[in-house]
Amino acid sequence: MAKNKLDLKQIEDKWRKYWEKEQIYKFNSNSKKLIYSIDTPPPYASSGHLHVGHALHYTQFEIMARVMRQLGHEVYFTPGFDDNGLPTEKYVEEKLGIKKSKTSRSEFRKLCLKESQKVEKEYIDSVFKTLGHSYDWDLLYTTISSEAQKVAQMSFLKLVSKKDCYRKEEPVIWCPYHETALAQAEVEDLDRTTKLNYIDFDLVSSAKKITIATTRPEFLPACVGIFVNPKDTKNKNLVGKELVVPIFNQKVKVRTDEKVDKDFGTGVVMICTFGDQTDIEWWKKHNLELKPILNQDGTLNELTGDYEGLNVKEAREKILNKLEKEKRLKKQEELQQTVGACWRCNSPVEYIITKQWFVKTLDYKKDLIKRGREVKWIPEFMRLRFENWTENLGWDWIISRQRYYGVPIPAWYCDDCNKIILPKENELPIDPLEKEMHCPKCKKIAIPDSDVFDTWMTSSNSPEIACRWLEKSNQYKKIAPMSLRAQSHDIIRTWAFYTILKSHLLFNRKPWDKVMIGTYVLDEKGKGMHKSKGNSVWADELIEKYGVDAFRYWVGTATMGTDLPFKEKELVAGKKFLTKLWNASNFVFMNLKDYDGKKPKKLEKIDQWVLYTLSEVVERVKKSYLSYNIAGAKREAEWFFWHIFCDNYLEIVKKRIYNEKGDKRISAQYALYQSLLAILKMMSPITPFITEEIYQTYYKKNEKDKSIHISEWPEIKMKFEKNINKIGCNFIDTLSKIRQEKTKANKAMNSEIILTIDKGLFEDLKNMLEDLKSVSGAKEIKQGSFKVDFQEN
RNA sequence: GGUCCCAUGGUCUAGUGGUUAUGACAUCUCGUUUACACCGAGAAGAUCGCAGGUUCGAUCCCUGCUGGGACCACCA
Repeated sequence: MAKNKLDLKQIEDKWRKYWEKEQIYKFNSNSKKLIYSIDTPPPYASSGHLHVGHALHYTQFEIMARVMRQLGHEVYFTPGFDDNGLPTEKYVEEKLGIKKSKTSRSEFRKLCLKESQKVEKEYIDSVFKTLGHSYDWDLLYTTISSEAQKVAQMSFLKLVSKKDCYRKEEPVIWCPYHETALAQAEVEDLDRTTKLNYIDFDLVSSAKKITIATTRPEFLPACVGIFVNPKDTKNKNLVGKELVVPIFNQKVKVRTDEKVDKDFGTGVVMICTFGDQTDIEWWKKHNLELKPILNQDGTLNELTGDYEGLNVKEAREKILNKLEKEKRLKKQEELQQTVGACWRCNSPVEYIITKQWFVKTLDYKKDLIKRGREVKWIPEFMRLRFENWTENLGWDWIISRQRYYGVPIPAWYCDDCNKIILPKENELPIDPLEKEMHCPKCKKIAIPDSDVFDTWMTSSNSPEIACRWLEKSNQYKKIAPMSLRAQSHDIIRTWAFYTILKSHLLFNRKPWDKVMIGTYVLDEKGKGMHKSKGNSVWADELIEKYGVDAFRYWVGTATMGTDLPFKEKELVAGKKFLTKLWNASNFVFMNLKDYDGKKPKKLEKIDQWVLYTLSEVVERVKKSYLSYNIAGAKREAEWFFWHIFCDNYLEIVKKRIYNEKGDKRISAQYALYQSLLAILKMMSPITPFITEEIYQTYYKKNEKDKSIHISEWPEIKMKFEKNINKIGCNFIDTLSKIRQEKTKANKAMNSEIILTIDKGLFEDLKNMLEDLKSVSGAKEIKQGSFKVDFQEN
């Protein structure tokens, strides 16, 4: 028999093109089917290698899109790119060697747009299409598109009019490297060792010195308050007295606050504007003076005298030197410290007072938790992450960023009248820098806002952008709330949180029915993959080596919300599966050449049994898929394919199909045809290429669908005899016992035997004795206690 | 400090209030040429993390502990 070699590359290429040409995955808005819509995470397009983690994550919910399509839904599945915000800016600055501060905003934005479009095009081909993702490409969106900008600006106007969005001068978290405000969610912990410095302050009224411990001596010029714990007997006498700040000589009164830890340092703490979050809290609570000493780039300002222009680190050193000379630096201790850092550049954040826009969150904590409970979380425990975060929020959401590439904040300000001027809804999207606006009251030219929105301001409306809220409002109404949000757990506090917030404030409902938290990939040792650690694994290399379907097979082993250590072995297993499926299919169709798809008049018992088992498996697989248990579905389907279908059933019917004619042959052909088709369909969401190849090559002529991926979920429509399962299992058990005997006797599986079986069993297997003989090599079957006799030759 | 997740043969993993506790990889033995050596059959290998409790009965439910991971808070 001529070998039909499996050529994965050629298969992948062929069907990728076919799907696109035939628009297999196109969304039909006129369809009568139930819509299943997926709110997909728009990636930052970046060229270069594709990380396995990302490839897995994106493929995981893509499998669900295929499952839902097969289960009879009209699937609304949009690709998108998040090309708005800091990463793009940085990419452009680095790639083109320019500085945003030396380029005009509109010029810079044009460059960003051009660069991101280029990268996105590459990304679509090299990632999405390579992985066989079944998006409707006509639905592609980008977060910097004018439609997305319009959505973000519209949401802003609506929130402002509801008073859920306000502008205020506030101390905000600040990244001195990016020179922008940051949201609480953009801050990550940074562990480091620092020095705790014990510094002597003079008392105004006496010659006594008071020692205060601080990690940030550079903030001495900003010292506006000194606190002790009211229960601290040792420092009690200080309360109400005034201290002189070394070097800078301002006089500061000592007050009390319960939150002072009397055992830390000397039990005396200085408050500066602003060294950390406690400073802000106490500054507000005790109504202290404001002495901001930091510029936006993290250098010290004119209030620091000699230290003006130095950065924080330089100033710290210089001030410590001076204190040392003045003999005020009593001692220094090593201190393990965790500080907030910008999640993008890892610079420790500072706190600066500026005018910013905020969206209210603190007032809505309870409502948001309620909304979160209307959504089904997969897995369920991920909801707690959301609730935990929501309960612990300490700030309203700051949405303005001092960057260039992003959605402009559509507002102008009149300083004289202290008025905020907003555009009309029909003027959106708008860049206030490009439109002259006059104050409606004093007619003076208003100052345009030069800030942009936090990227989450746009992303939090991904359902609105994906479903075309403003462009196709009928379609939007039909789809929203969406069926599923797919994302990873690290952005529950941002993407999931802000989306629920926006949906609550704008539409007073949940944004989607379900949130599916995908799998997070670790390296073989169970540690997170990081570029800096050098333990990253690249999906493109694996695909080159094993093929896309084998890669997706590995994706199919992942459990939602659980970490998955990467195991190359799984890809080997995947490739083995593909080969096995390929070979089994070739065998089946070799023997189906004269078969026309008809049902036989009578089904042989063992054929009935295999179909019965299949019908059970099909139901279980469907159930697993519907509960987002892809790994479970795969396991079931594979178990049937490998162990029931290949190892047993094919062996059993082999000889019958070689030698018999008429109904006995047709019966086997029917069972083979149906079983394999169901196997292909069950596996098609996970391994779409090979299943399509086999479907197109063999089934297409009898089946109506032009792709297996838009065919219906398999259904075994027939009545089974009551005890068919019992009889079938008896058959398999007996076969297994015979094989055991053969192995014990070191005989070949096809060696001939005389078989003796129990009378009862003999009765049960009455109608299957021919099949039993052919598979076991029995020349004769006798009744009696179980025995296998080998024929001497 | 708070919350959550995980713990099953050498490795990974399924699963259940009563099972000879699933499967894969690895190991060992045997076999095979009319689908497949990217194969088949079989064997060995697990006190189901530790200690209590509930129960007639617990790997499974509860409590505590240990170890691993995550999220958050504090951090002068």
